[in-house]
Amino acid sequence: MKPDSKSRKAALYEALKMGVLTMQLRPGEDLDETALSEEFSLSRTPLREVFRQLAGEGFIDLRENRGARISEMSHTTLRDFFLTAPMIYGAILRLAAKNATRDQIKRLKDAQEDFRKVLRTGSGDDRALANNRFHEITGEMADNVYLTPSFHRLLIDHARISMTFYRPTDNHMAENVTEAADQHDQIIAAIEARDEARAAQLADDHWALSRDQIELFVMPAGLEVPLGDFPRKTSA
Amino acid sequence: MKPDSKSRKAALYEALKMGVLTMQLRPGEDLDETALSEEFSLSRTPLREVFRQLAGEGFIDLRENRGARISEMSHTTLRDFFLTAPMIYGAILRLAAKNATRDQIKRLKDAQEDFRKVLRTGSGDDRALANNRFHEITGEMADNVYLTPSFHRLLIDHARISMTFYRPTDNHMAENVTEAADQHDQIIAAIEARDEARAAQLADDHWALSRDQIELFVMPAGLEVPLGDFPRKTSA
DNA sequence: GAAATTTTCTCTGTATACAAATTGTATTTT
DNA sequence: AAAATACAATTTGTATACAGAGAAAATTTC
Repeated sequence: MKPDSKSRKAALYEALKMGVLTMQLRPGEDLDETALSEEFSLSRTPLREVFRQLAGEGFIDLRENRGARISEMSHTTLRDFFLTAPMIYGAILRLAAKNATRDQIKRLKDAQEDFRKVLRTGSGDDRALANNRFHEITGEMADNVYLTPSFHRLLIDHARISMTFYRPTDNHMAENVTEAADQHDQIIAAIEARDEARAAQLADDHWALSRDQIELFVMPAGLEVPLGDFPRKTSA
Repeated sequence: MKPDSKSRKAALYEALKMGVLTMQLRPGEDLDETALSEEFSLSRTPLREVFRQLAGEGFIDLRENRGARISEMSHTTLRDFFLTAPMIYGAILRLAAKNATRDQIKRLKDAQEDFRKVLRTGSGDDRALANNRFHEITGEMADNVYLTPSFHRLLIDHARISMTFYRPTDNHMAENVTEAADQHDQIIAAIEARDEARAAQLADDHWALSRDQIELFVMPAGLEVPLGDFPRKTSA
């Protein structure tokens, strides 16, 4: 245990990051400088530096003279996300297959093992975080400064979207998650085989699955309407 | 003239940004907190906040206990840049054609007018900055939080690469710049016509031109190979 | 004289105190 | 009573002072 300022600052950084990814800190929520500085035994100076960094990485928004807020999820978020993610993630996995080092592949396998373990034993938060770590490593493998910032921004909302649209009670969804884990294995295999085209293809598949999961949420169960038409709203 | 702290902070931010883009601040160069805080009449507290923000945007690198440096341009920069830029910029222009507002189109035209003016009268720095502003606006038009961070990172190095590989004395290069300005006009036209496919195509063309310019620099003058074929690399 | 260790100095990181701005509340005015 | 204004309280932004880490210089040791 090292309660020195360096680790306290790092702890704050990590805690906020985790809080955002798991939606424990909700989009739009205000951050109280004083409260946080007391909680982490830090003065406001280093705290504000952490805020600025998190803002640069897309976790929070900073408004002049008006404090910090968790990054918003607007009504365009989902659309923009699924419009952009396949392209970026395809490129990331392509480059990962090209550039991954032995050590990185080992760490990716470890992350995947951890992900599978968490699927059985862990909470929803743990699942989202383990999945996030897996993808973080693929981003590291790609090793391209121009793709990394957008990829990180995507991973933030990927975690948050998953947290929003996942119901562990739903059978279909549980199956989807198992399939996602299988896809992770295939991704590892493609990277290890340096098969760029396959890696890019798997990126597409992975997002398609994610989209399916959300559609399950938006259109649940079907309700088994007995006879005749079930009237639908014509104006939203 | 408002020498209040708010504008001083903004001035520091702008000055550093411009310095990086024009290469007046060289990659790898150290930044002296004390010197800068005196120059801009700011204490180190807000100055360090600006540092962290600039680091988040990719202008500078922050090293623990070791001060700030201008972002490096490594030997992989050029390769990574031309690998990534066409994809990102293609997507940006596609979305720009889709989403641009009347007002944004007007501002893009103004920026282009300014760019052409600067081509005639301005310095190399002015040229790079005017070009940067033009592209910044296209990024704004695209209005996609997931693409923007990478696009901005690309624009930083685009400016720096241009500053590095441009020689105003070289006739071919001067022609290339004129052609770039023509392409800007075509980009505006495509956006205004909402022609997404054409906009994406123009993005490719724009980078192809940029690549040509650099090849002119790396392989100067052509050497007038007298007979037979000039061998070109087969694997790239 | 060269290497290693200690000491000094410079620069980075943090805390506290203060100034400015924003928000909420109370009072006044119509 | 509703609107507007003035005032108070909370919160954000900045400056300065101090503590700690790294780098450089000087001394010691072999």
